[in-house]
Amino acid sequence: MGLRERKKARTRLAILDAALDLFLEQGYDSTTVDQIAGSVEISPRTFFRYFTGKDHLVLGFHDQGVEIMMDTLRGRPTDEPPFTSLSHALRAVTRDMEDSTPEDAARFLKLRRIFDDNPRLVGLSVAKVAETEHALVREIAARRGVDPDSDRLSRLIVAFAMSTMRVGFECPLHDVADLNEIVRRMRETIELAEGLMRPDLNPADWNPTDPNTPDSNTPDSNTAERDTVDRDGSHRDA
Amino acid sequence: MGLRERKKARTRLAILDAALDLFLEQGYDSTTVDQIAGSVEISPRTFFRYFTGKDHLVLGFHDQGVEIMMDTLRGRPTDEPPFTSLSHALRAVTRDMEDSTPEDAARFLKLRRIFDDNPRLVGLSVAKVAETEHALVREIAARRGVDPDSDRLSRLIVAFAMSTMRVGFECPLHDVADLNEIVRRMRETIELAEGLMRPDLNPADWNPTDPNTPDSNTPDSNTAERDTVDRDGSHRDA
DNA sequence: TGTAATATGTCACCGACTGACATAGATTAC
DNA sequence: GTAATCTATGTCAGTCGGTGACATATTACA
Repeated sequence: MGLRERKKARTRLAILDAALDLFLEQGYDSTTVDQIAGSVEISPRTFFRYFTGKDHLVLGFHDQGVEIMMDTLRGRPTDEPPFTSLSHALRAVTRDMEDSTPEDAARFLKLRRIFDDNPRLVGLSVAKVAETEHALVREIAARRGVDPDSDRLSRLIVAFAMSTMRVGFECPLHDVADLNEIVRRMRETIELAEGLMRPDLNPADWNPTDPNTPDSNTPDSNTAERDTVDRDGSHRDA
Repeated sequence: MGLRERKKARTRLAILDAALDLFLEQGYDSTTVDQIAGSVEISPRTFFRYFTGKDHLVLGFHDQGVEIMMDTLRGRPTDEPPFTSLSHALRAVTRDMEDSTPEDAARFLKLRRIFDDNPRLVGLSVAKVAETEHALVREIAARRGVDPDSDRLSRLIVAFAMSTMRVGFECPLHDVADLNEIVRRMRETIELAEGLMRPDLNPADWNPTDPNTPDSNTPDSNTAERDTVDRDGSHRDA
């Protein structure tokens, strides 16, 4: 990696850290791009060459998450119920959080506190999620052998999974400075979501136009499999 | 209603209609507030006294929807499973759409086409949903007798319900100019979502810390009840 | 060292949005 | 009907986020 690349990476992080600190000190809305640029001795114009906008500073983490989910998804067996695959993908994200460097962990905690102070950011966050969701829908639809554009079941399942992640993230904490607690909460939320879904239902062979079909599903050994899945939080599958 | 009120209502609708038409003609982003204001002979400053911003024009419908959902929710029996209550609330919104005046129906169809052309608006829409969601969470949590802030199950269920609505709204149509088809799609999506959830599970008596509890639930007569619920789309309960 | 690639800064600009103030119109009291 | 009041609107100036264009400084490579 050349000098150029390294310097770029360094200033990028400098901007990010300066911004997060400013957001914590004086709030997201009250902090201007000029301030951020000024505090890292950078022209405001340059700021926009590193980040597409102020939101990018605070929403950038999400791209990484989706990437991890996509990788995990591709590694899961095709005959697995879609929501189970997505649960694994979500857990992979939490594992990545655990394995992050101390610097990234600190950034994440700051981010979390910033989100707490600015509910509007949660909205922005889900907006970004909704726009990125399509990649996941395509993947899920492909596994189920259906058309990603017209199939609503795939969209629903993905939307549920992403909602789960959001609820897990924004849920109130006792100690906001503990990354492990955040991770634990997220995993609990994922389990909660799994508990809400029909465990015996593989939507691949469910025909919504005929309401009787799902009832014929047998609550077979899937339950046992789900239990083992629930407990292997430390297992890597990506 | 005095002359003042009437005039205000009239200009408000004039602004809205002019804006929707402009959005359709030249796109949402390419349309400026000055243009909208100009086309209704209004000062740009006045525009912002009627609408909080450009998004308000396109996201305003949502407030009405949440209001209907809240009213419906309050009319549902307390012992009903939360997602069932929310399904009814969602259906109430679709019924309201059906019963809307021809003018409102036309506006809604325009809106739908605008959303199709500008995927970013879908993001903005869910952002607004996420910010409004809290009222619904509080209602659901109150019915379940739990703390709205700490209880994740209530949040999850509400998030799922709102996701359902979004998926139903944005799903591709054969005829974008037919409000009935949109309504039909939404109801199908609601049914789909209901099929994804455990029908026999009332989360009120499910303890997530003990994974064995939900398995002990019996798939009893609830299933039958759900079927009748699925078909009374034309029944008013608000 | 010289040259091409690229990162940065400067400047001018647009569009969304807001506060302050003046004015024109509608409402009410008398 | 007129005066006094309330409020809706317009004007103006200004802030902030964001972008294109162009010049310049820095790095990479031969």
